[in-house]
Amino acid sequence: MSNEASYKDKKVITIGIVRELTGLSERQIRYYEERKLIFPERTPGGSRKYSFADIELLMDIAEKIEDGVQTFEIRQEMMKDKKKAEQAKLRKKMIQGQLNAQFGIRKA
Amino acid sequence: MSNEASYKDKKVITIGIVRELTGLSERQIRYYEERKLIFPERTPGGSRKYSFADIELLMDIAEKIEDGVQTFEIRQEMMKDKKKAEQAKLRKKMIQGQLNAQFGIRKA
DNA sequence: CGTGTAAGGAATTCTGACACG
DNA sequence: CGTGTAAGGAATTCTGACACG
Repeated sequence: MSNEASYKDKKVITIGIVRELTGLSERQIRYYEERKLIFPERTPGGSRKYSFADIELLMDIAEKIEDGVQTFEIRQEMMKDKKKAEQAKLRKKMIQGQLNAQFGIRKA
Repeated sequence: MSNEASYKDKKVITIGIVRELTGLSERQIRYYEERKLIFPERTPGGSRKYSFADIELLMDIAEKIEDGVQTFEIRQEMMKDKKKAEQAKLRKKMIQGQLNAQFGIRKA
């Protein structure tokens, strides 16, 4: 419950491999970053590093762009989704708090 | 049952990242390949590509080397393990065949 | 707006070899 | 045997800019 995403989210893939895996051009991949849709990490030397999750995200982005959606709209959607996910997490945490209050601490 | 290893086994990581993740030198990583302990793929340009599974394997190898085990011994162990895994798979397949023979084809 | 491209430079990776022990 | 290193070259990546539309 804290490790299963260890491979999917680790930023270890350079842009050339991402290009092969997604079929996008490096220009496109960098542009989506410029538009705040994707957030690669960097090596000490400055090379971008992506995760498998980033690759899937890039393919979603590319599909939307093909459908005529503009980058700022995609960003808005993503922020909305992110907010929803955070709220869901919060709700879950509150329910857990209720349970702990009523039935005692089960975690330790 | 055919996709959960999709991230772990995909060869997408360049040697510099592997160096960071394992703490090994590039010299060591390339040497273990020369000794047939590890089998990276290549980009069209010739750069090595490793998987997360390779990284874990490299760390196992490094540990054994520290313990004084020689590369050819490690290779022998690996071949033995590989053979065992294949036999286990075979047994599984034969049992499945027995089941199918007795209770009919359930797969389709 | 989203993408292609040429430009120049820097970081990355490659191989084969010498060294040590 | 396993590893470090300097050498020279090739592949990879980076940024900022011009172009088109």
